[in-house]
Amino acid sequence: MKDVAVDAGVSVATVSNVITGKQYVSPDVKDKVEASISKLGYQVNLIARGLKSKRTDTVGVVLPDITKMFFPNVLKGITDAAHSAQYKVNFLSSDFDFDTERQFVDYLKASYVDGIIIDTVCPKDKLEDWAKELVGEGTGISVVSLEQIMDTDIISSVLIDYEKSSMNITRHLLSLGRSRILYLGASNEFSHAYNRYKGYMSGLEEGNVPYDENLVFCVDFASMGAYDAVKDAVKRKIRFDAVQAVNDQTAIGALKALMEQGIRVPEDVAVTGFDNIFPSTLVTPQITTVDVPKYRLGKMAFTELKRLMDDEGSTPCSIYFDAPVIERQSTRKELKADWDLSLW
Amino acid sequence: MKDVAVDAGVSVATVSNVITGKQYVSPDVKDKVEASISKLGYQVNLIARGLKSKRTDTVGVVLPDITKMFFPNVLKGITDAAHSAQYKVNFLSSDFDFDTERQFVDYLKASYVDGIIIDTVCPKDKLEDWAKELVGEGTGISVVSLEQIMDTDIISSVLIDYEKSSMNITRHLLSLGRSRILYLGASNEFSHAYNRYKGYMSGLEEGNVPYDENLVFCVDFASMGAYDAVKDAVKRKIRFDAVQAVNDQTAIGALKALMEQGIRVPEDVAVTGFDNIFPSTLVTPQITTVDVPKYRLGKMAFTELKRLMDDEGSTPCSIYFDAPVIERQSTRKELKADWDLSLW
DNA sequence: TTAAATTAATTAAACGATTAAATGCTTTTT
DNA sequence: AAAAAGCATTTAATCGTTTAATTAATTTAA
Repeated sequence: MKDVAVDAGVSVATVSNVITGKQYVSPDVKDKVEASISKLGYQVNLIARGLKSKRTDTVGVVLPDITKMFFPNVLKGITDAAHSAQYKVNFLSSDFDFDTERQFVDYLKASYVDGIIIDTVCPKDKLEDWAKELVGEGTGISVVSLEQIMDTDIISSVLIDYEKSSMNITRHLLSLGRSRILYLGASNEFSHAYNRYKGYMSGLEEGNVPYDENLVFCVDFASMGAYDAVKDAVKRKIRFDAVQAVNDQTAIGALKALMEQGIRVPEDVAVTGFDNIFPSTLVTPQITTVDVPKYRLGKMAFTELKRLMDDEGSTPCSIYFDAPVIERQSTRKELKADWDLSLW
Repeated sequence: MKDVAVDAGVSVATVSNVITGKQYVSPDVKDKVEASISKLGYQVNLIARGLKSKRTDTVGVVLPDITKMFFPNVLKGITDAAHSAQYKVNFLSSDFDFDTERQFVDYLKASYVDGIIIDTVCPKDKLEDWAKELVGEGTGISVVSLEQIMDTDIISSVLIDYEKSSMNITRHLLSLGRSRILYLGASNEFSHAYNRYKGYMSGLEEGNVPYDENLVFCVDFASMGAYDAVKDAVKRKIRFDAVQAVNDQTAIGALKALMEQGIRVPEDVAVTGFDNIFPSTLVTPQITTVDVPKYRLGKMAFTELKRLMDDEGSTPCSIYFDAPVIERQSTRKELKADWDLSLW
């Protein structure tokens, strides 16, 4: 910048004003400066700018694992929205590890990002403490939580009603005459899992179907555990006519186990997932699931974060999206398969 | 840092030395400083550090589109390697748009990242110019190119031999007695596509199979174009007994088109893909493909970048990985299906 | 005509770290 | 005992911007 100033015969302050446009500069001086800038190929040093201005025009994004098909679309939503608002995105995967997540958040704060979007892997009983630590004392950094409520007073959330959608899945299965629904859940210490489990319970209750703890398995969010659990259930001759899985990945694991046992889907056992990731349409039969609007969640997360960042005193809020059940062949054989290639 | 210095009764330089460990500090002073740091909850300001030290311990990563299943695994490889070397990753999607890619690179340079890993979407005839611009004059920034050679003198590359692997696919089809192979390629202005196309040509030549331009379609790297192309070929009654697709996504598009026309795979038409993304195992029949080691490519890209960054004068090199053909049901009916859930 | 107000550019002080050079003690060497 | 060397810490300059305060020139108002 100093070189540009010398070349253009002005002060560095004037060069700065030309670049930021924060102060009026006469047209001829402006032209001279711009000529020098392109002549010397000058580029602003964002580090120096950030140090002085205390803004980085960057938001930090922490997601559990980008290799899980749910998250790339969320991230895309965030980055699209961010870039059209001239923001940069600093993205990190926590690898489903809470300590890693905390380290990343520390790093983001040390990097002075203007805001943070996080899909935390914090256990639900510690969510509020984590929320407070995350935002910090004083005015605090703006934060938006994805997929779960952390602390409604200090952090905005963008999510769907997991309990309701999960209950709708249970209802759907019950409406098809399936009443022995094997539930493949994840640990209830995580709110995502817990809310879906509650939905299953509510669905059973509404349908006056007795709860049978032998039908409830705690696996994780990955395929392998679901595969093992279903194999085990079959071996132990547990009777069931449906599998309600906590997400599409586990549903696919279940599907594989059933097929290997020669159990027909959906004739013998119906299978449902959750999230509507693309693979749920690729397997045969295609999997009935809940359509979670991943891209829109991401986009809204940024929009909301921007609102918080722009208005100093604005209060956080919770934004819910609709997530309808999509019926497919894994519960209704008569439906025909279709891949929506345009999404891909 | 000043507050910490005052609290501990030392100078800021001493605090800095405690934090960075670059100069010896006596144990008792060190203890005092560390006590003050945790008492005040002090965290280093990475922006200020970066400004002074001219290092950010951050690498920039530019990939075409994180929602395409190929890239999350690459990114994971990069971030895993980077994090274990105490580096941060600043990731961006170019959205397959060259202008966007350039803007991101400018941003990364302005942010003074220590190195860049890029999977460029630059057309192949402009690769060398882009390489020079990317690295810049003088000593220049360290750069590693993924999936293609840019300029062997100034940029290291981590990739596979696309031509060879593509040729191996063609050989595989020919060995199965298929000689009318429909080729679903992408625009040859991109090196990825061009090299695979060359492999197809070499394979035909080796097998003494005449080249028929009616069998070559230029689509893109997405599913929809492939779907349309195959439908069109069938409608025009073009005779073919195999489809060699430029990647797994296009192979899946082709598969859908064939199935809708009642054409049996592989009995009537064999289908092959490229990349071995997870969905290639989910469809029925599973797709024969080339196993590109995505995670390892990413990991090696970082390792190589680190080598370049650490040794000032080290010369760039090209690192090739092996990418064998994986035979599956879409070319060999007798193989049984299996989903490797552990990968997911 | 002079003072006041406006305008356009400059000066210089931050921002919060790092780091080479300087300082004031000890300890060692001669 | 004096000089040299070693050690632990401090001083102060610096990184490249932004920006409040200032200056100098010009215009407007009284």
